[in-house]
Amino acid sequence: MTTPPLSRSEAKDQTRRRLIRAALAILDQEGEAELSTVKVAKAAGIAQSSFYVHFKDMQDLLRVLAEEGGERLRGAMREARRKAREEPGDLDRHRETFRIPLEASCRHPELLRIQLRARHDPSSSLRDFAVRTAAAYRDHHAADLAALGYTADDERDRRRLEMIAEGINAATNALAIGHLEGRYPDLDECADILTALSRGALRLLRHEATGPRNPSPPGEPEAGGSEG
Amino acid sequence: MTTPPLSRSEAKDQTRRRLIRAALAILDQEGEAELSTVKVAKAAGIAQSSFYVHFKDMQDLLRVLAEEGGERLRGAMREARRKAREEPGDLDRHRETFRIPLEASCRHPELLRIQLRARHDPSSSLRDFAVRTAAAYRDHHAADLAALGYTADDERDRRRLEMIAEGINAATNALAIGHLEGRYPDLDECADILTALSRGALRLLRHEATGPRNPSPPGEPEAGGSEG
DNA sequence: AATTTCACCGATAGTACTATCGGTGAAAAA
DNA sequence: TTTTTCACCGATAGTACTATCGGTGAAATT
Repeated sequence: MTTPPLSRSEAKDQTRRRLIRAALAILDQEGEAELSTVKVAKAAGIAQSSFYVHFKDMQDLLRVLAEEGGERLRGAMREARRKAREEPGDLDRHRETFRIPLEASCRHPELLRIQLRARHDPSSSLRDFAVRTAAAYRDHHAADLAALGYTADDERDRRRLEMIAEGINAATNALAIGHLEGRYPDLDECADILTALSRGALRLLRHEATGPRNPSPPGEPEAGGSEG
Repeated sequence: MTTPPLSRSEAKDQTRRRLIRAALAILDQEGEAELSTVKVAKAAGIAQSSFYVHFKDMQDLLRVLAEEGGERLRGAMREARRKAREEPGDLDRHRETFRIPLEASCRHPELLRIQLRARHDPSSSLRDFAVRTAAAYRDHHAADLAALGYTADDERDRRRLEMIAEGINAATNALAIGHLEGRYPDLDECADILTALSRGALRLLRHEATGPRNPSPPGEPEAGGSEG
């Protein structure tokens, strides 16, 4: 009710923010195909033509959106990392390692969903953003896996570490989506699953690193013989 | 050169197939946003208006495309499963288990890419197809994990099995994409990674299934203490 | 041979969106 | 107070696509 007197630039900035938020909402709820200056402007409460007061075109808005989204995701990651460092025990810290990107993703579900879509879509303006974000997350995982004790010293092991990180990253995204959809309500449990997945993979690296080829590690009868 | 005389229905069917193939190619190379009756008809070598001789609208074509694509993927999966059953040793069969969806996906890269995109896109006509395909693959993985010795008898374990299957499925897709992009040329290696990932996860299930809570399984010092 | 069918064509009405234009009024500057 | 600035407006030209129409000729049927 009590509208504080806004300066012209403040009002403009506010409109600009409304446009970005409207675009993000439409992007998330209806998809990039449904995005148009008509819808965004209407949702922001201005005329369609006024869209161009704030952005050169839709591409321009999406560029800004991706930049801000990337910064927000990086911020969430930083914060999660900081919190993880304050954890008392090693075990909690270990699990936190896999919980960090999980939480960062879940803190911005729209950005996660948009990123997953745009990543493989050649017609998406947000593809660069998606690819860069995915790479950042994969690197995060690779660094975490390396911190768990494994050092990649030849090309094959480096590639394997990258493959594992990419797999873990994909699993992280899948579980984050499942969590957001309500199927996996407990984020700790998601982190547990990811921890367990990575554990098996690191074991492979260590086995394969010490011997020339050891496809059947002894003393690991986990593949129970219930067949056909 | 030597054009065999085609009957009218044969010629029509051939045109229809050209339309579907053109749509698939555009979908894969340019994305759903770039798909239009103009482009598809032109690529198939007919007038835009003739598109409607074969399909009610673009949605109709995409429905057929998804049905055929689904059938093709299921077929690839069946064939891979059949081949896996012929493998001599248990170990090879174990790895084949994780190679099956990998190969099925790589056999139809366009469908894989389209599926990954459409899955989280509310504006995509192919979303149903993508969601169903993903569910089928997840179920495949869940069945395979169960066949490795683990039986889920309470709700928590069933959910965990599902989570693991979903994670493995996501990792499978990620590695398949990486393989198609040339980063991971060896499909066996991809299968090895997936096998290793699943191994760790199954271990978690078994540990958690026997005791009430056992976050630190003894005798598994794989988390080496190299900490920042 | 005569007739019918129909896959394909060009033309076009209708729809949705983009991006530019000149105009307006209130805030800001002079 | 006078002038300037500029965020916003409505109108509109331009573009791209959809889906329908009547027409055409060759294949299929009679």
